[in-house]
Amino acid sequence: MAEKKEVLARQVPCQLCPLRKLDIFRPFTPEELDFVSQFKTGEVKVKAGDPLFLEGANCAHLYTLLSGLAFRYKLLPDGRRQILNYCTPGDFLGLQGSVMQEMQHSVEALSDMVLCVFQREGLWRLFESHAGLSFDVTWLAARSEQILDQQLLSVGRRSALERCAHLLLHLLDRLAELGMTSSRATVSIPITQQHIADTLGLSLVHTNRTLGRLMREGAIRWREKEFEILDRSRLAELASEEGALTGATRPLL
Amino acid sequence: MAEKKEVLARQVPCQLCPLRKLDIFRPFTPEELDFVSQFKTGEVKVKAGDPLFLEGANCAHLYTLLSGLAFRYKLLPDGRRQILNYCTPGDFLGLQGSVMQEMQHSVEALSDMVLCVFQREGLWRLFESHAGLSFDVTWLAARSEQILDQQLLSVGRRSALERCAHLLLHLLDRLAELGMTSSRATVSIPITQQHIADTLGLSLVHTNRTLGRLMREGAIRWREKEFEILDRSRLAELASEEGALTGATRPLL
DNA sequence: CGCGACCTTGAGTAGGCTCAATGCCGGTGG
DNA sequence: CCACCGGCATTGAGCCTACTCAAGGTCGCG
Repeated sequence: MAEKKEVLARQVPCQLCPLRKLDIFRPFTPEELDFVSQFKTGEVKVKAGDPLFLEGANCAHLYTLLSGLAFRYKLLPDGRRQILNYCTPGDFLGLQGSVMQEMQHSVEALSDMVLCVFQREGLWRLFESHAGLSFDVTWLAARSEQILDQQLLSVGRRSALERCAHLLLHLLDRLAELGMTSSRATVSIPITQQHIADTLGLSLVHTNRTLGRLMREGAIRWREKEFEILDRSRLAELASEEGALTGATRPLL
Repeated sequence: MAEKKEVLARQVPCQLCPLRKLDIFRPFTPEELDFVSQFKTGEVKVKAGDPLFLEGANCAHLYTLLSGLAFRYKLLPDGRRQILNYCTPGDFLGLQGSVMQEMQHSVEALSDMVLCVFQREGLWRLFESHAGLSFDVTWLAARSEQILDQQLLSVGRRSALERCAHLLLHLLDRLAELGMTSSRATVSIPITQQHIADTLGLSLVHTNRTLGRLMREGAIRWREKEFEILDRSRLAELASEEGALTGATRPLL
C-alpha cells in the first residue's frame, strides 16, 4: 500500500480478458492468445495521480492498459506542461521506451488503473515468433501517430473554441467505443480544466471561459469531472471537423 | 516529364545505396539487404511542389526517401494548414496508409525527390520473414512519434520566439546528421516563411517578425531559402530546450 | 516589362494571457 | 462540531502577443 505501484500476481488469463469481448478489438487466434498469455508477466495497479513513466527513465516494461485512464505529457524546463494524448483501455504503453533507449515523455494515471505487464525482451520474442502480432504493434504505433497528427492540427490551427469542441468530441468517441459512456453522451472522465488547458495549449482561465461559452450555448454540460455532450452536431460544427478516425477493429495485446 | 511522378526502372541496388554508407544507419546483414532489394520494386522521382500522398487517398505503396526533402501536413476544411513534420532522406513514408485503410495526411515535395518504392503487400512478407526488419519498421514509427511529441510541445507551449529557435535547431540537427549542411551550420532547405508559419502554428507576418528578431540578434542568417545558425548556444537558450532526440543509429529500409 | 512568388513593414485589433480575488466543496485536525 | 486548508471552478481587469489588413519592395522569369 505504501508502494506507488502495486504488483499483483497474474490475475485474469488473456483468454478471459473482459476487454477482448468488445468488438472493436480484432479476434485473436488461440495460438496468439497463448503467446500473449505467456508474454504477460503480471498485472500492476497504479493509483490516480501516480506516475507510470517518467521522462528520461529507462523503463524495462511494456504495458497494456486494462482499466482506468491516463495521459501522456511532456514538460518544459520551467514547468510548462503539454499533454500529448490520453490513454484508454487497450492502449499499449511504453513502446518508445522499449524500442529507443529511454522514454521521452511521462505518463500519469488519471484514475486508478490496472495494467498488464510485459517484459521488454518479450517484445523481441514476439517479433521473432509472431508476424501477426508484430504487425499489430506497428499498427498501434501508426494509430497513435494519427491521433497525434490530429492533435497537432488542433493546437496549431484551431481557435480556442474549436479546440475545446474538438477535444470533447474526440474524448467522447474514444470512450464511447469502449462502452465507457453512460446513456446519451455523458462522459465521466476525471480531468480538471487544467488538464484540458494543457492539452489544448491554452491557459486555464481562457479554457474556463471557453468551456463556459460552450455551456451557455447549450452544447455541453460540465459538472464534477464529468461532461455531457448535449448537442453533438453543434459541437461538430464548432470544431471544424476534419474527418474522424477510422473505426477499424484494432489489436489488443 | 508531363507526369507528376516519373517512374524509373530499378536503379541502385540497395547494397550500393549511397545513404547506407552514413554511419547513422545501422548496418544490415547481407541477407537483410537481399530481402530489401527484392522488396523494393523501383524508384520514383517527384518534383518540388508536387504531392506524394494526398489525404484520404488509399495508397498502395510505401516509400523510402532517398534524396530530397518533403513535408507532411493536414488541412482544415477552410484551408488552414498545419505542417506536421519534415521528411528527410532515410525516412519511411506511407506506413499509415498501408497499415490503416487510408492516409490521414498529405505529403508534398519540398525539393526534387527520389524515392524507393515498395508494395504494400511486401510489407506483410517482411513481417512474416524478417523479425529484425519488422522491428525496424516499428522503431521508425516510434521515432516519428517522438518527433511529433516534440513538435506538439513546441506548438502548444512555447512562445513564437522559442518555437522558431527550436525549429531551426531541430532542422539543423536532422540535416547535419545526414551530412546535408555546408560547413559551419548552414542549412540549405527550400522552405518559405509560410512553411515555417504553418509548422509552428503562427501567422506569416508574425513569423517574419520573429525571424527578423533572431536575425537582428545575430543568432541566425536567412537568405534565399537557406539559413545559417550563427550562434547555436544563443538559439538553444532561446528555445527552452527539453533534451535532444537520441542520436542512436537507425534502420534504413 | 509585367507578373508572380516571397519577404518586409506599418497600423490597428483581438484572442488569449496574467494577476488577482471569490466561491465552493470535501477532508482533516482540534 | 467546527474551523481551516487545499484543490478546483469562476469572474473581473488590464495587458500583450500574435493576428489581420494593407502596402510596398525585391528578384527571377517569360
